Amino acid sequence: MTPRRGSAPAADKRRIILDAAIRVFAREGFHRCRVSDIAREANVAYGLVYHYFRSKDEILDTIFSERWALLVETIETVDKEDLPVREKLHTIASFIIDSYQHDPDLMKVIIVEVTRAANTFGSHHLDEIRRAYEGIGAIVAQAQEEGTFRDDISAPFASLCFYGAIEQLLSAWIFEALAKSPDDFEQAKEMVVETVCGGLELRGVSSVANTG
Amino acid sequence: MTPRRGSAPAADKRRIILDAAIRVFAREGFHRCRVSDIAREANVAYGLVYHYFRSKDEILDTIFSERWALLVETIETVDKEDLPVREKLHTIASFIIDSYQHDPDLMKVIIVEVTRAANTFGSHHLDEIRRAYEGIGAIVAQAQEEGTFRDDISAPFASLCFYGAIEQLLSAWIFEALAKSPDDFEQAKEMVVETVCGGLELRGVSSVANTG
Amino acid sequence: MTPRRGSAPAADKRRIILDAAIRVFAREGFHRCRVSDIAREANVAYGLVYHYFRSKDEILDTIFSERWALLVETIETVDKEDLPVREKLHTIASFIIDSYQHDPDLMKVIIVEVTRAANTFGSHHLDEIRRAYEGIGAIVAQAQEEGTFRDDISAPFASLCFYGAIEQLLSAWIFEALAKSPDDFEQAKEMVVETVCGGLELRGVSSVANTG
Amino acid sequence: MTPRRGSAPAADKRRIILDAAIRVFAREGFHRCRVSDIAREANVAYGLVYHYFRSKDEILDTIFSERWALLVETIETVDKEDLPVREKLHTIASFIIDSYQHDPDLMKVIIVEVTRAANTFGSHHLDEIRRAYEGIGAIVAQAQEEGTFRDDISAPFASLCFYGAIEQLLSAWIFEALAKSPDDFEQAKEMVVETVCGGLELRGVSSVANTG
DNA sequence: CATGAATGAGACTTCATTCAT
DNA sequence: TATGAATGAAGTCTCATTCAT
Repeated sequence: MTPRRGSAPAADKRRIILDAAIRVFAREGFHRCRVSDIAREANVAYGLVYHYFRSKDEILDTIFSERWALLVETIETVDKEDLPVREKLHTIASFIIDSYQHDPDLMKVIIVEVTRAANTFGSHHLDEIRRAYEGIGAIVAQAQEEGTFRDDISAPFASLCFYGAIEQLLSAWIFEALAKSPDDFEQAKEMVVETVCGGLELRGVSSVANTG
Repeated sequence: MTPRRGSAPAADKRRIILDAAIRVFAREGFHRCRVSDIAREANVAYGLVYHYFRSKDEILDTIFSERWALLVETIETVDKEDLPVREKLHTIASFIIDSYQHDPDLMKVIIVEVTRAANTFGSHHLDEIRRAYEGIGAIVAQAQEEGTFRDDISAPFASLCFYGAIEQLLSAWIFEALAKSPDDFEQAKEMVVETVCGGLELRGVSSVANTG
Repeated sequence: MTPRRGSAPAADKRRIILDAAIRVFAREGFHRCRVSDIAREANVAYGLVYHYFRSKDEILDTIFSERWALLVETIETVDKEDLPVREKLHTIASFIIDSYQHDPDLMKVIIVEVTRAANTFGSHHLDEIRRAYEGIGAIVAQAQEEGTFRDDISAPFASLCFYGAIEQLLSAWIFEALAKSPDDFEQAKEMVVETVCGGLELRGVSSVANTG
Repeated sequence: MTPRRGSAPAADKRRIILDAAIRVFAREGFHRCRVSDIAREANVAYGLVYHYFRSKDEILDTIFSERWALLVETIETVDKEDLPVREKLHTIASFIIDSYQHDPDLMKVIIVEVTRAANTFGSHHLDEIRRAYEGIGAIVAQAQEEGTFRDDISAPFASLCFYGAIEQLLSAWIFEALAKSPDDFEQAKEMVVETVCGGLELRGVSSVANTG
């Protein structure tokens, strides 16, 4: 269940290069690093990178698409299941936050270099990114139909808020580069769901419960 | 009250260059554009850019800091006022969204090239960015003390969610490059506040009310 | 008698610029410094430099020619006088070394940026430089005719050695940037003349005398 | 024994670039020439220059250090040998003058762009330059101890005169760009040694002798 | 005389990509 | 597959010089 970037059999040079690229992109940023940095990090010859990938761009594209597909899959799977909406959203938040926990470099690259890079890679992957939003939106819409969620806030908008909150959270972790305990991650999942679903204001009868 | 980037007297070349840079950065992205693009857009000689700015980086730094200071000021001012928390948050959301409405290029640059660029400019402006978060956090914390907001969701976290939701919203607008009506912007403000404060779940008595 | 660069009446901006240029060229080198450095050092407006000089090159040309003319004059004057050859050479060595003592910056610029810059300014002033060599050569030639100097070492060659020894000495001072006492300068004059005239080898009857 | 810059096997591009740089630096001067001039002269692509050298500066540094090390080695070797001081100095003069004879471009670059460039490269190589002076100084000092040389002229000073005379000689050749016959070079060696050791003044008994 | 903003050619350096082995 | 030398386009920054006031 834990999302994890596949660790390759020692001889799969393509995988080795990809993993090295993740580390290098995370450490130095896509624009700052050179292809030779990737080769060195991967301990392969310079030219081999171009044997497996047409260009530097293609490496990042591959890294993103590989992982993002899993997120979309998770969202679409959860959408079909018969679960309370809070649990569905919790599963999605879990997937993203667990991904960060298990491979922060990968998530850093995905968020910083693609998802948030409207001028460059973001626009190349717009359709993929949109699919994730739409999946979340569908979950919200269904909850609205079922009468669980209010319908005066549009589903696409709610989807943006939900995903935006998570991404901002990860973003803060990335920026600050703080080490976090497993508990921090669990709490974060709860809190995102709780904030967006339950809201920050007090209610007459609190539905806030066992979020430990 | 409407936030607007100062339109310069015709002879202030520094301002002209800055405004041209905003357009160029927004259109082509900081990394893709060349300094000569800025000079051409500003109708000035190449060298003049370097007469006023030490480097291409400094131009972006200036653009960001100039505008971000206004946001921080707005947040800190609103923090001191005696208003319901919803109205405070609404003012902040308004400031950001109005900024986008009046000068989408400027906000695009700020968000895409700085705020979300953890590897490059984001980290240079971490302190400034943090000040905004902390200001919002202070507003939330006060509401918690007053008993208006629940206190099982930490103020810093709530701050991230709130700001993250807005930024994601703008981000979507930026990505999709959709024209929006004035009404869309007003609705967006309400919805952000409503989502984060009121939550998506239905309540016995809806508190959606006087946010105009 | 002491050679000294004329200190100008406060209002002679041209002189002020020239003196500032000497300091800047000495400190940073001709190629490394900018015209604006000269203007700042002189406390005058940027453009004024170009009011008095056609180009940066012309400033250095002026500095050099002004001073070098004095050296040539000294050499040619001394050549005509009726003095022992050692005293003539001593006067020349004195002129150069005193020049350095009184205005090291000026001599540094002349030597480093012109006299030794075969690829750039040196070649522009070849005739002036040659005139100095020839003057010294004439003094040597006369001593050869008079039977004071041996004639198996050609006068032009001897001239090179003599001037080369002095320049190398100044060069060492310039490179090492050591502070020297007045005595050091006096000794240096004696030693140059002594080495070139008397030679390093011991003679049956030493003619070396009171060189303290 | 003749000092000669190594002519490379056709495929050693690094050597080819270095040799091309020597020609270009000699012809146009370090500051005037562009890196592209070097590349063109070497018949290699622009970028290859930077494949082998970090910067234009590093090329000159390499050229200098490579050659200067040989001079220092020669001086230090000769210092240890059991020879009359005149022969030692003759060997050193020979090395330098032969170097010029066999590769005038190389020596021009070394002298004009490094050894005499107190403001730029000279200061980067001060230690190397000093080692040469000190080596010569040691030879002089030993002759003083042995009673061959007078000791009222300090060894370091004598060293400066000796090296200065040679450099000035080469400098004149460089400036005037005259073609010289092999005999001229041989004579020059004798004369430098003779001037500095024997002096210009006539002696009762000439010691000019077996320096052939 | 004096000012300093404006100009724009030019140079270094970087680095993605190709290619011969 | 694997290597790393070779290529060359592109971009930033510098700075001497000009010019309008």
